[in-house]
Amino acid sequence: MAQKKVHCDCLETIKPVRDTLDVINGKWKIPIIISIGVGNDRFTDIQESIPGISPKVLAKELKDLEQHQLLRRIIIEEYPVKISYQLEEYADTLTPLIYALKDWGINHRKKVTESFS
Amino acid sequence: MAQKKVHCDCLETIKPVRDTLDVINGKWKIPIIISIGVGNDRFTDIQESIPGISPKVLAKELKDLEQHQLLRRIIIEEYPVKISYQLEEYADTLTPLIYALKDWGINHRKKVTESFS
DNA sequence: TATAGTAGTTACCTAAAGGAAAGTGAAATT
DNA sequence: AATTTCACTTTCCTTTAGGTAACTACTATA
Repeated sequence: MAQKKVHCDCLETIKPVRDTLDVINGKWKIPIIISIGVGNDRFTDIQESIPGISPKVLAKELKDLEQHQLLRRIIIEEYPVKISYQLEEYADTLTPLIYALKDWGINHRKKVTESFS
Repeated sequence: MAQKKVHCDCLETIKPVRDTLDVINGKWKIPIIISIGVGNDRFTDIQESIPGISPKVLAKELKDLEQHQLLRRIIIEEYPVKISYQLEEYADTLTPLIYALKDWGINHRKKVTESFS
């Protein structure tokens, strides 16, 4: 009695989703992980593999990803000194998510182009 | 000859991923879809089911999602008039992505809390 | 008559994201 | 000696996201 109809609870799903979104937010983090994942390990190569990214943004995102323990910045003590970016093993846990993002994007583009035919 | 070593190509993955990110960007769109998906169909119920969302942001995101054909705003001609938000069938295609986001978030929280024990 | 609920809108503001362009310092190359 | 490469940094600026608070028009309820 005095029973109010309330909203359905979905926090068990929303909370972890938001935790994920907090880590991979923005346009650039997942693309950077993909680029390093296929073998780009130098700053300039990563930059050239991602259309539209500026060095400022790339530097900032690389720092964020390092702090989240998704990649490592490695200084190679040769002459001249080189910098190599490598994914941490933990970044592999993102693989299912990356495929889900990719698959949905492929399907979505199909849908959008079909609606113009 | 004159062959320069170039970056590895990963555009086939990055492009669709960015298409997806363009649709589901921000903190709120996926949580809103989850909330409606579990049965919240009224503005106020959706708002109360998502901690921290303001009516302004909710109204704006609902319009965006309607434009992307992920949900529908339905006017129920009773007295008083009611508004119901319903997911389009197309929103079901987001399910694997939502599970990927949820699972990674759960695992990530486990990792973060473990590192403090 | 007063209060509460529904579905928002409006105005104002801050912070973060991101783009453009140039610069930097060290080393290598021509 | 001049240019190029690498890995950024710096400055300046605009856009977008999002937060806060108040307000609206309508209806229902006490």
